[in-house]
Amino acid sequence: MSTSERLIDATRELLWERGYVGTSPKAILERADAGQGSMYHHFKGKPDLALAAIRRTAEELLATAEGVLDGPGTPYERIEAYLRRERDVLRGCPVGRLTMDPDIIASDELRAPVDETLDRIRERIAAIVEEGKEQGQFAPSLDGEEIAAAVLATVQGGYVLARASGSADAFDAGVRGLLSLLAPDRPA
Amino acid sequence: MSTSERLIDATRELLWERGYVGTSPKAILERADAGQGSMYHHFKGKPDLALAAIRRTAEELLATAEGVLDGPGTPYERIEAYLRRERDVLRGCPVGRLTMDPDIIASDELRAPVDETLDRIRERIAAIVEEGKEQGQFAPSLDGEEIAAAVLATVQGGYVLARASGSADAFDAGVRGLLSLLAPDRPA
DNA sequence: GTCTATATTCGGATAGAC
DNA sequence: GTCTATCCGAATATAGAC
Repeated sequence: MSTSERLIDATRELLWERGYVGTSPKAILERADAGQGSMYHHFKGKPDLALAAIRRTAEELLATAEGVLDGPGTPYERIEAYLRRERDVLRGCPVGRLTMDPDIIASDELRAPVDETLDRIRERIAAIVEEGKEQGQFAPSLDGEEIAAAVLATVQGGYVLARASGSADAFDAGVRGLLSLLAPDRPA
Repeated sequence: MSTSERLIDATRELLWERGYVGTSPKAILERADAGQGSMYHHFKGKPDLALAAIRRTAEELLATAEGVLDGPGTPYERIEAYLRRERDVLRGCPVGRLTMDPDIIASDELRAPVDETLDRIRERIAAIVEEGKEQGQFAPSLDGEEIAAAVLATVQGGYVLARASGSADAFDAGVRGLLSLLAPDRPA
């Protein structure tokens, strides 16, 4: 793998583990087994390298999410598959966690890929909910955009609860709670 | 206000804005208008001061949440009041954001107040859901603990979505989505 | 492209005077 | 209790040799 790729990969890992403010160029260089010269040759500096890393992570996450959401099954089943897909719950969301980073939020450039990724997943879920309404699987009174926001928020918030307690249980409980409310055959 | 109180308050603000790794003793001292000597006289160091600050913030948040949850109204109305209560959405949750801080998660002592606060709110909501089930307002099939986790996760995740997009809209959408699913008079 | 050397400021803390 | 002085390593970079 090229030095530049190793730098991006190391940065992706560290951004996930420690966030932007918690990640130093030195730590990146150590993990990538590269020298300072390489880093400043390939990238303008920490923000530039972080941008490349965030874009890569965002692309991958979007592809994974769309892969599940566009899979087989009824609208409810596809949303369930998204909520229940395998996750490294205690590590948190590699994209969502960036929203707690003040330097990311302060930079439109760094925030953009985060915003765009979550937004696209939300749109995709919203469309699936609308589909389910047409098929009579979901109540016509439900709003696709709102349900999509609730689904995404449950996932993102599930990570928070799980990390607070040190266990994935809270994430799973939240998902089961939301699914029990969303289930087409839910008893009134 | 005493120097020690000013140090705690400054630390609370900075932990909310920048997290633990993003908060330096120097920044705390500047905001508290105190000297280094004062800080190391009153506290053992950064972790000790942060612990005092986190405990204070956690207590306040718990009191606020319980105040709303124990207010008047039906179980549904009290959960709605909790979800809709005024929040500084774009600033994020002063307690929940700490879960994205690697140094907080790595320390059982610093994580404890975060875990305990979220857990107590969850328990309180779970009890209210059970109450609603007894009164026939919620379906008997719902699990109090799971619904409580979903409610808390929607709030915590709502902060994430809002900060990603730079607007409180996504938070409100998620809350409306969850409430539309939870509403007692929800059309099947 | 990569290396080493150097610079500047910050992070986190200790020592000792007042 | 608070202040100043000081310490040492890390953070973020630039310069210039190879």
